Amino acid sequence: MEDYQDPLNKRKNIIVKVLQESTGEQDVQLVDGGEHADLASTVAFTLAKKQKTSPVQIAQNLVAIISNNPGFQATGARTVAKGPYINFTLDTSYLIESLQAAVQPGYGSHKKKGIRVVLEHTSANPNGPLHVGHIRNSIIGDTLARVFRKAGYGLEVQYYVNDMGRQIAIVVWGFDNLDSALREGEKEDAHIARVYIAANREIEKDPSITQQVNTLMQLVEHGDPVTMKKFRREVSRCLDGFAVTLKDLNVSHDRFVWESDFIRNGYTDRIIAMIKKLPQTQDEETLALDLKEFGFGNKYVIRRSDGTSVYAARDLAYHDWKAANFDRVIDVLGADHKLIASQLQCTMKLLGKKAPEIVHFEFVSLPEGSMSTRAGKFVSADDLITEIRKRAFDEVTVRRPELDEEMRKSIAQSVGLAAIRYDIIKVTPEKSTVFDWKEALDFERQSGPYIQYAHARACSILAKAGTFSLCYELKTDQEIALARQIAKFPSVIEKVAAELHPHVLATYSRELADTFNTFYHYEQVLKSEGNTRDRRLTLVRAVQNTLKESLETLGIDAISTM
RNA sequence: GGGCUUGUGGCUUAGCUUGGACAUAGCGCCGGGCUUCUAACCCGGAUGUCGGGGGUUCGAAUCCCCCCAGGCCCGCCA
Repeated sequence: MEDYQDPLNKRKNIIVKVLQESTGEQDVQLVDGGEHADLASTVAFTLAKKQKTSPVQIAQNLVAIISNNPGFQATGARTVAKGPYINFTLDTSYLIESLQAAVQPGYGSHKKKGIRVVLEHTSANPNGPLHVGHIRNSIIGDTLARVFRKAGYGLEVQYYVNDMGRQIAIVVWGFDNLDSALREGEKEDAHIARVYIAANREIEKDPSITQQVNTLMQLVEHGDPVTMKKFRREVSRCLDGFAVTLKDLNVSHDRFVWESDFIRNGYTDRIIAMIKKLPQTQDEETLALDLKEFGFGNKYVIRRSDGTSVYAARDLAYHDWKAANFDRVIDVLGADHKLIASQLQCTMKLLGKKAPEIVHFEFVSLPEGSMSTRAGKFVSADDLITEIRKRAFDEVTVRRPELDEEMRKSIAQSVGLAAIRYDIIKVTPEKSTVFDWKEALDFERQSGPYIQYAHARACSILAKAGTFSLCYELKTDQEIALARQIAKFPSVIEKVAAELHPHVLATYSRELADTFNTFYHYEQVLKSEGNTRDRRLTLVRAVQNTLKESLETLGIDAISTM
């Protein structure tokens, strides 16, 4: 895989170069040819204006010139003018090259880039279980992490633990003052939420409790050992609960970074000292930045009048540390963080430091409104996982009654995971969504299980085929269509890493499954003979491997039977 | 009030950064296909003022301006 170069891009680059040489234009407008061709150029329109000639005429002339270009001829592509469009049809050589790569383990992986990336995701406040809004963050983040590793980046995934917020102080107050014993069978994070919700109710009834909460916050800020121990204990218990959920979702972090550490290690004081030197800084009662000149209407407060730091200060310290140790810093954050995140980016730039790249995702709400941990209004990820596994098990039992229970459970677990992850990742992060049980529990149609099914189907064919000799040839339209889709995979990985749009991989994987399913219904594999059988089995091997790599990059198990 | 963002068939959704040839798919609806490699599947059909209005352009879902509607944000919270 080391020096593998995407065969499609290789040819595309040559065509672009030839077009540039032939036209003298830098922007040669190479677009997807759709049903007409593999690639097309609309440069004739642009030239028509400059040359005052008809674009149809120009296209014809250019086609003649390009056809005679030796570099172009070497690609094996053909070009014809269709009206004003210059169409390019590639020969199957690039598909053959792609197939040879596609049957190898690790297809789609790019060579090591020597760039170190730190990716932060999930980072939910530890005051209750992860709900379906949080896991949108986790799944976007984890999918991006998988894509970055595949795209050849060195990667560290971090969870930033907000362990000194008001919410945690409220939790600690609840444990000190309310009935807070762990109930039979209760998970730690659900336990924390129960106490947190109850404590909030008490505060509503008796606002004087707020004073006690404030005291707890001050104690922890000033490093009181007893209080700090309490905070850390409750936060840790909640994180233990998160760990179970995240494992069920096949989501992982390399490191948990605690917010309070940035107070203790002096990084917060250090960044505050640097901020003080900025011309935008106002050091009066509070320490704040006036970022009006950059379009921010409100002040960006760094330190309170009582001398304690606010969240923003610790966050800056954290990002300073990340910027110093990594080449790229990426955060996955909810859209509600857009303002403070851009203030942070702005401040980092003012300090002459690397600003983080941020992937914002919009909210997941419930049909009855937005979710709230404090009000106890949320669908927990654990409930979703439990329910979907149950549904998946019933489904597997209906379809595969001959399998033993252990096997059915194992398949159900993988299918459930696929349904959840795909349902969430398929939608562009910019779109807010409403959680819908019916859609989340859907195993058919545009779903993770649909893609798993295509993969299992390919595995089944290969298992029955026995040994065969690899044969890289393409004859029928169905074969070519499938090879084309397989060939796109490496560039999809690159595109997702470049644009930070993981849903593109979801769309691609589904289209690959679609194409394979169509192929499957039109072309016989096992019953064909000789050379035809070998070349189709080779294609099935390639699509199986590409589906496997796609699914695993989506964090979904590529199971071989279901 | 200001800022950010979304608006694509009945519902969900791709495409928008980088303008190009009949706007992508799924659900639902109508009609077909399992003694044939896994029917969690496939094939065909109906369904669209790409929120509305202007503009730029040979060409706009895509770029610009205005408006409408939804979401989010504007704290010495995190």
